Amino acid sequence: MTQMLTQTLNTKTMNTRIGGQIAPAHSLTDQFGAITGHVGLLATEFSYRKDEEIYGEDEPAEYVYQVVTGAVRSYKLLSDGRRQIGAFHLPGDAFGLESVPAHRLAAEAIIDTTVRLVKRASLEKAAGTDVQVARKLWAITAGELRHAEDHMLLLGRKTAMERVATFLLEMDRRLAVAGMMALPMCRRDIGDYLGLTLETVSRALSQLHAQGILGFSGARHIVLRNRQRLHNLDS
Amino acid sequence: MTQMLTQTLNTKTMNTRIGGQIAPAHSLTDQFGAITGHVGLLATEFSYRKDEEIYGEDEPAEYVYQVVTGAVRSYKLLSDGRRQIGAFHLPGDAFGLESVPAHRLAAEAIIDTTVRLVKRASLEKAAGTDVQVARKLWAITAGELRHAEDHMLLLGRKTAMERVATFLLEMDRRLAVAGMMALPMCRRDIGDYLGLTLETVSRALSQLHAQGILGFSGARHIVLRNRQRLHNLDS
DNA sequence: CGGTGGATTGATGAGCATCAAACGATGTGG
DNA sequence: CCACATCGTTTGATGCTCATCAATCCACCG
Repeated sequence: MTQMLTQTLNTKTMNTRIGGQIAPAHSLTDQFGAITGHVGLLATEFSYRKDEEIYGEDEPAEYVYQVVTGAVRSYKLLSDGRRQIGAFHLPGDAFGLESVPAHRLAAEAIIDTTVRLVKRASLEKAAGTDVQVARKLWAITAGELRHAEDHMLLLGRKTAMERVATFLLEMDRRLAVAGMMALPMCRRDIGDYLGLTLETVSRALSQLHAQGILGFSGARHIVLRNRQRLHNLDS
Repeated sequence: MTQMLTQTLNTKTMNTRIGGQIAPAHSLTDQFGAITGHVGLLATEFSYRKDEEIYGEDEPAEYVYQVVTGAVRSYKLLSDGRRQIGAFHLPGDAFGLESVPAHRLAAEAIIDTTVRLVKRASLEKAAGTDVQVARKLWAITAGELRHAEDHMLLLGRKTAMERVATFLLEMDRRLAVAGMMALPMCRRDIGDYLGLTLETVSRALSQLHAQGILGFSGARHIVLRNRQRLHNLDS
């Protein structure tokens, strides 16, 4: 099981730079900075290599994280190894924030990744005196809930093609630079995010390519050529 | 579409009493009381008939609710009428709490239902001065997120039988009285919650019945006779 | 330039959806 | 009070979507 999901640890960083810098501070995506900046908390940086675990499911939630560069997947496993990825975390995104003492999903670096982190306890403490911080923590969790609710609709009711179209539009929104997106994750990750197999994901992408809706520059660099038609497929 | 989902409005209350009283105040389930009691907010009561809409998707979130008696479904629709129910709300449960100004799922009474409600604005105001209230609102949203994360795993990766087993154990935990559960919702609701058709739900229940894992007293009154075997099926 | 992990493509089949009909329970009107 | 209408549930027959198994293919890296 672990074997099935664990690919080549100890590999060097890919030479093509995938995953950009952290989002500018104006944006909704840098929710974390709004806290640490405001309260003047000490934020440390730490790096993880590709496929390295950041924390495990049900592990004590000692830290809260923010992606600086790289990408992270949060997931749950069934006992036989089936995996559901609940979210991808990209530069600027906070993750690992819990209102209870344990993490509910595991987290791994998808590629070499640098994070900023603060102790959960210090955030809790700040929230206990500063109501603005408390409000911000709630907003982060509420944002994750919104994503999860949208994703339940996708997993429960959308067809394979609709799921892939939704995924492409989400990634386009979140990480496209100059109309091109550089996906940090492999087809298996995408499948485990969308509740599909990697083969089904690949077939859907090939079909969209054949219809001219997207273009490839290598399997992980995708250009959307017709967002309107993707929106239609999205249902 | 609306037609497909709307069944017999204006029907009388069922004579079998389904859905119990509100949970005692000690419990984790009465999260709402902990707030309204603490802050001394004015909570009104209101009733909805079976299948009546409480609020629609993307409607302004003016109130926050708590089920007193009855049951509520929260759901999203695709444009062609496919529906995903994100959660069932039972007596004691809060619902409709948002950190943004609009509801992201619609809510309907499953059976005749009474709710307690408070204005969202007054909760926000209380949270602005009382950090305990702010903490409680966060905890409610975090609890909903946890449920959604578990449900994503179910929708993305579990088989039909595993989904039904998980559902039965959830409902057993939440509404069983004296070993018996009186389900307020129909097979279609269960299917739309589990990402299945009503026929598949019915077949799974029949199979569990044939194996002696559960007993029926009418389609909606179920007794679990072997929770251990259900847990095994749950994967 | 060869090696390796990831991606694509193909062949086949299983699980669940769909379509259809019968059954059952609940409430109504004669 | 019983026959009937109605809505919900069960059960059956069939087919489609997507999973599985398998074989290249391709990009990236040493």
